[in-house]
Amino acid sequence: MKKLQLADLSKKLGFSKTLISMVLNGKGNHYGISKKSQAKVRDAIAELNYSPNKFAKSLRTGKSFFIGLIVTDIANPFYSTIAKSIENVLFDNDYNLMVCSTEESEAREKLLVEMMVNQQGVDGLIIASTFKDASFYGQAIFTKVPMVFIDRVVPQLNANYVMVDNYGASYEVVSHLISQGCKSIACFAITPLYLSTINDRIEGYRKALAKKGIKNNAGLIKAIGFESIKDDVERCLKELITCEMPVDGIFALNNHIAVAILSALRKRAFGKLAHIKIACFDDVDTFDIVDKKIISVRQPIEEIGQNSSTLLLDVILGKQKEKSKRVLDTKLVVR
Amino acid sequence: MKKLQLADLSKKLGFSKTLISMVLNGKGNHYGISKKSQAKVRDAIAELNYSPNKFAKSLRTGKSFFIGLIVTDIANPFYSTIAKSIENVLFDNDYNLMVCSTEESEAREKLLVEMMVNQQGVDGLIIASTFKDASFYGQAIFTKVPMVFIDRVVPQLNANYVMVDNYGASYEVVSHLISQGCKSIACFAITPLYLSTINDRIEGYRKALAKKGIKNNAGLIKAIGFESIKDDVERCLKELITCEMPVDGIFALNNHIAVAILSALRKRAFGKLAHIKIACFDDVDTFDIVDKKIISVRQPIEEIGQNSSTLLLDVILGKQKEKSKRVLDTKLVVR
DNA sequence: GTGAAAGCGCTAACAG
DNA sequence: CTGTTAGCGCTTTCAC
Repeated sequence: MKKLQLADLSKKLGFSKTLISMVLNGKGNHYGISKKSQAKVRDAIAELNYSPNKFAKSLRTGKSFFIGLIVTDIANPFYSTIAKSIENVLFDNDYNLMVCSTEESEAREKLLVEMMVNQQGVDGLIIASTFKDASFYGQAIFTKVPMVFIDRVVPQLNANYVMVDNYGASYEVVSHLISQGCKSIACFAITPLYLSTINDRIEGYRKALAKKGIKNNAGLIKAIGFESIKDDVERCLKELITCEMPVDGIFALNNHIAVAILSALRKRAFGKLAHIKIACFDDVDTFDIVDKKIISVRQPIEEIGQNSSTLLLDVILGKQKEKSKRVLDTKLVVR
Repeated sequence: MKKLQLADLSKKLGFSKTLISMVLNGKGNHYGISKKSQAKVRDAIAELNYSPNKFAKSLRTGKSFFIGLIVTDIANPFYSTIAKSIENVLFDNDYNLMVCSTEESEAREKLLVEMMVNQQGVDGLIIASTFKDASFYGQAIFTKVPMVFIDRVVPQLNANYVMVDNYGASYEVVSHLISQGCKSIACFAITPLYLSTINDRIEGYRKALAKKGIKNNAGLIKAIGFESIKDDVERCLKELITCEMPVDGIFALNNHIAVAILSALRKRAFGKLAHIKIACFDDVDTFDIVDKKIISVRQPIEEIGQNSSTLLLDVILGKQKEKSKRVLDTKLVVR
């Protein structure tokens, strides 16, 4: 069974390919094709279940109806949930989604972006970038295809952004810890530390401490490796135990770190830390079923997906000309 | 900056488009093109950073180098982890991934498959199908494009499969519950109940009870709605409390259900069930940080992704002619 | 060893 | 209102 194509339809219906193509693309009225002819064409298409060859169409129009999504790790629930809500928006608009993970590597991100733009010809790109500066996105590639950056800011890059106020939310949650009586709060940050999200969260943490006159002990900020979360968390917890100043609170800069802390605290070795208070940037279901009362910052994940994809489509359709920066609200979750 | 194309290269190098195309596609030796010319072409390509237009190429060859992945819900960690491992395999083989979620709807699955095959022209498809029979996949569409089914069997459909032994693993984990002293075990199944995975898990549960001579009380098998897990779990737990026969174990047929149970058990209303034993099909990190010692079945998620994608590529490349059914090993996790 | 030329199936000027 | 026609950029047969 060979695939039906325009020429076949043309023969069968006695209309030219042009006419059929016009109707197909919803331009029937625009070109003033009679209602009768339009109906005839539409019926035939429905009956014969015809669908145009996408390659030919893309070759001709230069549009692929594909959107690329590039994130650190699609297996991370934060990103996969964003992916899902993007997918839903795109589906309704007849676009498709192509997803790739960078594993927090600038080199791989570069490869992926170039692949998607130069080879796959995506019509637009949504990116949670790992880049520490604008060296790459400042180049020609940036102008070839509409892009929306999510979650993280690429320093110096004037672009479309959809994100949350990492600084403000951190300030709020750490202030809450302090109001709960914490006098000495550690901060467990995920690497790479240069990410705007991490930077801002650390700044919020610092500011909250300073505001309350708590001496900002730089030694309490710990770097947790992206690839070695569990080990690093345990090592840092040990350091906290042996350090002179007793710590009574920890601010985990993402969900993986908080989970690793909870896991470690179950070991006898960390008994001393049993009553420590824990706050976390990101909120996950797990926090609802553990005894520890985690204080968390909930990001509007669905909205990030929706906003970024509708914004991108607007840019593609030319509805949105200037660069847009949307900052969405977070929610403090106290248990 | 217009995109570089074959004709430009041809002019610059003084070679015909034919020759360049041949070298590009690794057929230089096959066509007996001199080493010198080949080197020249390759150097130019690298230097000018040329990459062929994918639409034109696909139009000409009929291949898209896209693989479609269709799952119930890409936000479910089980599927997103599979997606990631598939993505890695495909990346190494210069294929790309297109992901869609069906939301457990047969209609949407049909739509997605047809869209991917007829409109997007994917070269292959990996599917965790929601279909309860072979009515759809038995049709013409099935022969158009290579497909590999994962996780679930489509009844009556002779196809490529990569999955685990749901029956055996359930039998094992329920037997373990019994050996731990459970005398009356409930089973919380996720809908739709007709899914092969669910069916097989229930069968394994039944068989384990029967083998140990435990009377199989059909009333202990509860259906939990895919869309209303939390509510349904609470309702069913209440039923268990008020039922005459005291229940001392629950077998949750997926991770979401187990988490919902853990969540409910934290409420005072369910105090009576505090010492109930819980087993779960699927293993998640959360189980490591809750007090309850969950017994679980761990599926080889990465392997499912790897096996399905390599199998699919083999089918596409013609290396694998007969239908293949791979059953991977699960692991009983006792805490 | 290399090149000319014929399409792949579609869209959109342009012409009537 | 409808049809003719010229490509989009690539691959591949065939000819030299």
